[in-house]
Amino acid sequence: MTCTSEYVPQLRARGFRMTSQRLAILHVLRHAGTHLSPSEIYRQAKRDYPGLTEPTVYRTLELLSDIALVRPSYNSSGHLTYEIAGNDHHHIICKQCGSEIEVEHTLLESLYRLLETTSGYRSIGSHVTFFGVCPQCQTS
Amino acid sequence: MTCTSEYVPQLRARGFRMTSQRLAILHVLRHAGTHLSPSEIYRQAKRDYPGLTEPTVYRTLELLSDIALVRPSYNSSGHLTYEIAGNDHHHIICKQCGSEIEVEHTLLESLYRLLETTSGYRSIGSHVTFFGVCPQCQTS
DNA sequence: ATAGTTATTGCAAGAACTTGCAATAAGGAT
DNA sequence: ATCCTTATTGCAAGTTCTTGCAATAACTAT
Repeated sequence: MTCTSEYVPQLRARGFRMTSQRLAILHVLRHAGTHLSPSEIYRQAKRDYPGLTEPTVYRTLELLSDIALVRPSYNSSGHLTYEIAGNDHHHIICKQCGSEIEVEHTLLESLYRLLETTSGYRSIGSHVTFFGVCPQCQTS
Repeated sequence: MTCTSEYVPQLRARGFRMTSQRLAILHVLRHAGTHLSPSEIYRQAKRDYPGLTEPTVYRTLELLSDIALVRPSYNSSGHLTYEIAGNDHHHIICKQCGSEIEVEHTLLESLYRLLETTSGYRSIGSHVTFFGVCPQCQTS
């Protein structure tokens, strides 16, 4: 649990507080290493902090997304999932089997610059999930 | 309602059937010209076909997405919305005011080719929604 | 340490979305 | 036209997600 204390200043700096609930949720995401659904996060974090409730999980995930400590993305059936924000990357998910791989952000950088100049919009840096068919599923 | 009959063969070709419910839903999307939430689609299509139920709307939208007659996308609060599939494009939505603009697919084509060669995944052609800050919101 | 401020939470109710299953009706065959 | 097959629907119940509000507890200042 000590490793999640590094997030305290990131919350404080924006006027937010660290709570046991938020620690439990961050701890789960920190050790997951993959995308988790809100209900799965709830189930696991409840082991650390049994008083945890579902609304708190949803509100916490939304807050942590806003300040970019966690990254939201959508799975192939359109549901929101979350992962801890580490190195900047995107995802490709297989439409058929659901397997996913990461895409370096550098591959998208020139596109983002292009979008900003052509659209007038700024700070287009959001995480994107692409859907395709993985090599294994292509051969069947 | 006559203009939506053009979709009949697209359904038939894949073994699906055209029904009054699907016609009503397609009719709504056809005349909307923008993204609509499932509940809004339900509300409007019910005027054409009062017997319509919500589960049918959700199931129909999923089917129509699968066969690419409608295009799903996410609004800034993460909810699924739908629009009729016309010219191939993507979206940028303002995180602050919610205003959206379209992005030509040609801008993304080289990226998609790059992704396919580097990842081994195929038919990465899915619709993508980017989030940024629009020009108006930047000046406030 | 203690008290004060207010972000955060839990609760409860509601809205949005999903699922299983029996009844219905679209489209093909006779 | 009528029957047959089965895709599709409605119903009802369940799950997931959201929201308002009063109670709690994290942080600040004294």
